[in-house]
Amino acid sequence: MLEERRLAVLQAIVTDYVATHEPVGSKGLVDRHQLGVSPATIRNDMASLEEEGYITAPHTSAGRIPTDLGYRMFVDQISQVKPLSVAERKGIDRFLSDAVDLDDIMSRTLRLLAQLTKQVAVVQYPSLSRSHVRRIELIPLNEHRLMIMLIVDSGRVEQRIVECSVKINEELLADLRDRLSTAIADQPFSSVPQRLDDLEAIFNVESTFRTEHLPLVRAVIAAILETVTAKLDERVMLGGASNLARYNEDFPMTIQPVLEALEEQVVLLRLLGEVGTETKLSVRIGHENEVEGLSSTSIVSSHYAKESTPVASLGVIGPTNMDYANSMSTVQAVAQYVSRFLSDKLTFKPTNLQTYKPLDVSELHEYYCN
Amino acid sequence: MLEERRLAVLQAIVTDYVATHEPVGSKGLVDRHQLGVSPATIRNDMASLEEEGYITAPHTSAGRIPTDLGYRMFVDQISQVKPLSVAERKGIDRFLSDAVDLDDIMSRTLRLLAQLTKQVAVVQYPSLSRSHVRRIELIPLNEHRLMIMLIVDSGRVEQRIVECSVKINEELLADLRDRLSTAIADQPFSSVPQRLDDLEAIFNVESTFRTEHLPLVRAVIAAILETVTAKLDERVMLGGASNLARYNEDFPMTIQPVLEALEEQVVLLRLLGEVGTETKLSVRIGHENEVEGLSSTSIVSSHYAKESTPVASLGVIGPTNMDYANSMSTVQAVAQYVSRFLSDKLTFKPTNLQTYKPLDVSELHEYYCN
DNA sequence: GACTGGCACTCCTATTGCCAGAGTGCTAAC
DNA sequence: GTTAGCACTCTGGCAATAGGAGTGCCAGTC
Repeated sequence: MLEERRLAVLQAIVTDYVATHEPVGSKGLVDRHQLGVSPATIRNDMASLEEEGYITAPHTSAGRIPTDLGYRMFVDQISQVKPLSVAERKGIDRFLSDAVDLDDIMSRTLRLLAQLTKQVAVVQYPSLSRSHVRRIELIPLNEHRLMIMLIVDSGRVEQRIVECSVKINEELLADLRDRLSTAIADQPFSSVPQRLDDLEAIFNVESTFRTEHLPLVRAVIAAILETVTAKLDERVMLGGASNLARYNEDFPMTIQPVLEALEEQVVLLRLLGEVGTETKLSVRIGHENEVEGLSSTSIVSSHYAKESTPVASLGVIGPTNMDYANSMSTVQAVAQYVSRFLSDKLTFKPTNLQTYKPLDVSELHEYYCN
Repeated sequence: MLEERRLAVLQAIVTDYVATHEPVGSKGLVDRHQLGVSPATIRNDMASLEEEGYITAPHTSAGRIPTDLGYRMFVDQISQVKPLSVAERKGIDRFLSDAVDLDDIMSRTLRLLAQLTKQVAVVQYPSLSRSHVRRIELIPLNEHRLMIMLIVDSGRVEQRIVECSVKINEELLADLRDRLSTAIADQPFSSVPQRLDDLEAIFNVESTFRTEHLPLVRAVIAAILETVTAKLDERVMLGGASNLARYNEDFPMTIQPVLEALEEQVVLLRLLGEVGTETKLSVRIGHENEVEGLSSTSIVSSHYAKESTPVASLGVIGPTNMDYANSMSTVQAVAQYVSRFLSDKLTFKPTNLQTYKPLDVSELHEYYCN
């Protein structure tokens, strides 16, 4: 009874504050909400709530505003996210399904999130570490330079340019490509380093390649390894930064540190990455994210998946006094649609392609000579 | 004599205002600069300058600030850009030369510009319309879906997913790929639509492909066409937005429209694109760029080239009272280094690969008939 | 004719003092 | 446990004031 009303008061305070961005007092509360008690009673409740750390008063005679803890309580309470309207879902679906490739869907998702929530949107590309290589191409650029392309089942395409002193030989490349493909295609990324190591060892033992070609072979393997591991090439996109400016009034003069923090890809990745793998929707409020400069912002994020395996995250970032209900349901819905799109339209099934079957060099020769 | 000093006064005003961001008065001017005359004389000069529209007074008894016209005069005066120090050039060179692919160099350039000028940086990817296709790959994803990859000599890689009702046949794809390559590889992008049209016509007349495969062939050609023309797939990157926030004081409360305008890729492209092709370094000041919302910003931009052919632009955007001298020399230097990098390291020379030897259309006929 | 010093004038900015309003905490009563 | 009343506190806005910075103009000088 008592507990219950105090909770209602907290919810009312959060709701009002999010709507008006001004401290809310006892009188206004009973006016706008059907609480069935007088302002004085509310004042008592507010005193308790303040003592417990859920709300705070900016100064003696202003109303109260929620603390991070208050928002947390509020968010936990609405964890059963209200679904979007049919029209909204339809709009999302239509907008996303026009995408023609991974870049396209990522940028569309970004714009969608920013527009629907009126906040800053963040979208992470499907993580390499949870993907499989589907295809390797080695493309000669000129005599001493070639481009490696890794095509990943999530739709990502990683390129990298390699230089080597040895003169590049087209047949050699084709051969090498096929051997690499055989070794790592359709394998999880995590196992790629080991497999490449093994492959190189085999080359050494069996003298697969002529000695003068070895530097080239090694350079290629090293470059792939670097792309796969050292670089840990996670990509993040940021959009809707202009939405931050609207909240000028709330952050007192401090958009800059926020923008700065957001421009640090590493920081963003950490924020998105910190989501536990089990729970899909995550909300971190104010000081809950320890990143300096983002202590007055909240982050609503969610994994998205490809065929039920989570591959990366997306979300929105806004002031702590944002509309959590709306942000949460939007992020969740968008994540669902992105997941569906990835699974339905961007599948790179390991079809039994002849090219992946190991060829011997003689066949290759014919292939490229007619 | 008279003219000369007035010019010196204008330069002094611009310099001081850029440094302090506060209206500058006659007394301060003679204090800080060796003008050799008294404040009263300066006042007369300032009155003339104001009459001619180079400076203006925010209110009766503040100092003067330059108008857009004043900045223009100032900029034209320093058109012989002062070179960067050796250390600076060295730093740029080292930072850029570590790049491993086009994406990498673009993002490094972006960060470099933002850091060196402390402004918002904009970098445009090499334009497709001034490039050549170097290679085409058709990669089957599953039975009814394939990915087209266009590898362009500027280092860009364009992907696109195509669906078709016909079951995808690996041999067919290889054949189609070779025919497409022959037709459009190493040709300027502008000629690609015509060549694809011709190719399709030949296919139709000569029944190169079996009837049931035609939908697939047509879909692929249409998709390439779309990528090349309709989409006009220009890409722009924006960075260093936090630098805008520092100028809070100057833009009275109006960072938002600027941010919004900058998020419109179309707008950015128009701004960068408007640079005449002859002159390398371009400065547009305040109202000179007609984009709504950017009327109190200036844009310093430059082409960058690949093997002496300009392929795209890069630049910085800041408040009209920015440090023009520094921005101009930095933009120019960075553009030079990017050009050099593109020409030296990202060359996709048309190596004499048998499969990709360019043919002209008349030859095509013979070629496909044996 | 170009430059200078002086003076009156204008307008902004910062400071101060004041008042009304909003909101609270406390106490006594229901 | 709830309510009404009351004294108290703090902010935000408004007006009035003083100070300062800078200008324009005029008369005088080289």
